[in-house]
Amino acid sequence: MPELPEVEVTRRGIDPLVQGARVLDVRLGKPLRWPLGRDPQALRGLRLGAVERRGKYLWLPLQGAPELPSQGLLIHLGMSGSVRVLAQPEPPGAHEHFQLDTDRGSLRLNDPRRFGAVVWSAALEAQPAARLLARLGLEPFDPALTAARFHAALRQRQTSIKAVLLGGEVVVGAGNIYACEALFHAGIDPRCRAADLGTQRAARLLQALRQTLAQAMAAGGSTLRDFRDAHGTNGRFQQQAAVYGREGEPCGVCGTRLRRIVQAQRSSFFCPRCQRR
DNA sequence: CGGGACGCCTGTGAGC
DNA sequence: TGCTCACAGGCGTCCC
Repeated sequence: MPELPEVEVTRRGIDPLVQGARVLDVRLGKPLRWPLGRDPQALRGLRLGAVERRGKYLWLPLQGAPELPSQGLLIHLGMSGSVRVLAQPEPPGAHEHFQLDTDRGSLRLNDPRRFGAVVWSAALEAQPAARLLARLGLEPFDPALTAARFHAALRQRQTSIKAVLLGGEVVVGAGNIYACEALFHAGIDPRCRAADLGTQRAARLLQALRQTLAQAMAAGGSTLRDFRDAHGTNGRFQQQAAVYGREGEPCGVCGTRLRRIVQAQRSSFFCPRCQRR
């Protein structure tokens, strides 16, 4: 579920309440994808810093332990995770598997499928966080990601452009929804080999990706089922999706019936007329 | 090494 | 109505 826009919407939502808060208690529910990696009680008394994001990961710095000045929690929302800030105490639901109680309110992770994770790390650059982040590509809005650099990276890849976008080793942030949408807006068939894209089409794809992600963030992300922002509100981007989940519907540009194919066990939605190989 | 399939886990909706 | 099955936003690991 949560792709970069949803994670960034979450980051912005929780940051004002989290930043500067002191941890009073940590509560764990059912196991997530990976263990926390530390006695949760050891986090008591530490102070939370400004929330950061890397790809689809959130990083909550924890300050106050002199021997570990840069430690923190790396959070991934998996397929069905969302993080909420609780203004008032609420009884935990069935899928709430991590809760951080602070002097300014509680932070709670809801994740029915439990593909998400909360991992303690000595630093963002230290294990175990570094290992999880090691293969990530550039941030989509990083100015260092020029059209030329993007094109050069694509030329190295022999697989489909859709798989490259999903892989996140060239550029992070796109999951299935936004990869489909960006390819539609760039007029590129998802089956097109990444290495075959020319300079112009690569530049157009990068621009389409940025625009798609920016519009999704402005709409509060996409809520297909589970995603909620820090205050429990649904995203609205799914209503403006041009192709995702619209198999059989007419293309909004040319009227051709939109198609769905499967690539790497994932659905790809596209317009067979507007998107060329 | 790159590329692709698998599996983690639960919920939902379609079809019978 | 109730059951079974396919499928769902991610990604680390394994195998070829």
